[in-house]
Amino acid sequence: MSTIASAAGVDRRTVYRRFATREALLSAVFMAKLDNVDLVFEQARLDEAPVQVALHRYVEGIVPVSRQWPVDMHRMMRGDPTAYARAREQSRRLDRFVERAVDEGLFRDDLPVGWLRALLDQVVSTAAHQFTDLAPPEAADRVVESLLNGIGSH
Amino acid sequence: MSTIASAAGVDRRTVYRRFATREALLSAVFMAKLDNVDLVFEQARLDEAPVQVALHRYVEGIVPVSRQWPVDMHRMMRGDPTAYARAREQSRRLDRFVERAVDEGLFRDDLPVGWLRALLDQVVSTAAHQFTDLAPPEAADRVVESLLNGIGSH
DNA sequence: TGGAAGTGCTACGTTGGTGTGGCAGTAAGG
DNA sequence: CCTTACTGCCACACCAACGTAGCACTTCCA
Repeated sequence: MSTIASAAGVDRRTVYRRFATREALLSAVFMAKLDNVDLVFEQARLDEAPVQVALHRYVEGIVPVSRQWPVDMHRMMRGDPTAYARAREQSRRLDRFVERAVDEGLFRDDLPVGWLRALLDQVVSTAAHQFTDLAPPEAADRVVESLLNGIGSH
Repeated sequence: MSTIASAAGVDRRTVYRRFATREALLSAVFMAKLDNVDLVFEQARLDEAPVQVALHRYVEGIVPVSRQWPVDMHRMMRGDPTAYARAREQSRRLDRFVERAVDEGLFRDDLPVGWLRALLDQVVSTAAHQFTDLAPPEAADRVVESLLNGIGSH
């Protein structure tokens, strides 16, 4: 709480005036991230846009959200069951999108959907956190292209 | 230290007899992992085997090591500079392998080496930790094939 | 049988983080 | 000018975890 207050440039007392407990503050952060993820889903039109377009828009939208809210999902799981349930629902929504991408021929159908989904998450996370100089549109270009085509020399 | 002792089935006092401090215990874990990573590098003959073969052997070897020593690199960086320096040297060695893979035409040469390397790490981590029912040889098959060919429908 | 080595149990001191209360100071508005 | 709202500062209580000391007990070996 000291570190958070310092980073925010205020006194610990002020933080405690806004958030009764440390858990309450964490919950607020979790919810803020979840709200922003929902926005990205809507903007990407995950359920109805053509999958190639939706994929790119999703990645372009989620990279800045990930950067701004680098939340530890394990911590959310332990500390805030409500937020975690919501996160799991968002995850299922993304799974359905991946399934749609397979059905529509964008993703391969010879690998488990769980694997496709996990790779999507990991490549996005890599672009978001390890290549912070990539602007979201460039990051999306690279993520989508690498994911679809691989890094092998063809 | 209580949790570690319980998990090991011994008293905290016993753990303190073996390791003077919690930091010392963590260092021992870090070193054990690094030792095992070195072994994998040797077994994979990273620097001299044909890159396709070395890649597969590397992934097959590193998956179980990753599973057995799920060490947080940020924590190692903060807590044990010696181990961290050694980890960075191992990382550079892997970078050189990726460069060799590009030179020998296995990996694409139109993406930064850092990106190729980051994807390798992430896909390996995914297989190791999120698909724990995959045996190392199967995990290696899937990791290498997905990395090289991507998940797009061709 | 006694000594050495090791373990488990318990109580304790220290440290750092969470959370709280109260007061002085500042700014804004009526 | 007074009131309200807010902030920063400081001291404090509590608690969890780290690390320690000492003792009883067990096992093994000479």
